[in-house]
Amino acid sequence: MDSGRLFFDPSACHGGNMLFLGNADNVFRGGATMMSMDESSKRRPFFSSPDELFDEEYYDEQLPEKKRRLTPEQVHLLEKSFEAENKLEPERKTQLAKKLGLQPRQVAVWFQNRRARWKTKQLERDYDLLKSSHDSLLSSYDSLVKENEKLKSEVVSLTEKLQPKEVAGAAISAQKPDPLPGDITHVSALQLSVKAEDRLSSGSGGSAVVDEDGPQLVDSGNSYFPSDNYPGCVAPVDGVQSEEDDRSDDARSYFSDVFAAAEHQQQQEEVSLGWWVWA
DNA sequence: TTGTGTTTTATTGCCTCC
DNA sequence: GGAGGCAATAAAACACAA
Repeated sequence: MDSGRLFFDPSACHGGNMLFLGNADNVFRGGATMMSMDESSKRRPFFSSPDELFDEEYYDEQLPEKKRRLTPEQVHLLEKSFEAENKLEPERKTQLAKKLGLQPRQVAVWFQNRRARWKTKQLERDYDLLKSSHDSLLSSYDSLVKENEKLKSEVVSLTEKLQPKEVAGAAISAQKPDPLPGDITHVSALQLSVKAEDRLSSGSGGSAVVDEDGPQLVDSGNSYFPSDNYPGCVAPVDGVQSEEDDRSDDARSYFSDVFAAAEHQQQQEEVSLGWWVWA
């Protein structure tokens, strides 16, 4: 940027209470008026009374000046106006400028800067919101992983306990006629454990996202661990969903689904598409 | 008092819209 | 092509600690 810019035009300042800026850009893209050290020592106090601000004699004596801050009254009115509408139509700009004793250009500049400040704050708020959402999702994800590990080891130990019974049962069945097809008692413990483990370690187990490979198993509610036999042990899908329900936050719920799905289906386009659509 | 960080006011250049 | 908006930036004004 140009370091020798014009900040103040003494010859044109008497009309208002602020440094002259003109109504068009080209007005202050002209020459340069530099302020000496002596001149800067004549600086008026930051907050002057409105009477003082509009006193032409004051400016006759105090000139020339550089940049000057708006008074609290002026800022208050501008803030109120900004709250009502953060964009400035030409008519409103003129009215405000008249009311405040400012150049229309100054009002426009103030609104522009105010919009920039608002945008910055908004970005900060959005960032905080996303960060807290991310942190909470991360912690719930961690607890789900731990829960998963716990259930896996439970399955392993139960499988080990079932193995001897299976061997004995196989010896008995060898002396009996073939069972009816579909008889659940003849599903081997090994098959059960394998299925249960697949279920626990598969992505669909912890996700509400529809899994085309096994939606019937996941969403049917027919858990391999009947709640009668395992009080407190809820099917993975139900467990996840009830946890999300407690939070009653759509964004979090969505993220949980995406995280769970993404863990096991990172290659699938649907997941990433869903993510970007949301983003 | 002075150095340093933050906020406010203003400028510049580019872009979009009518 | 002019008006207005925005991002980037400069520089003054201000706050504050050492």
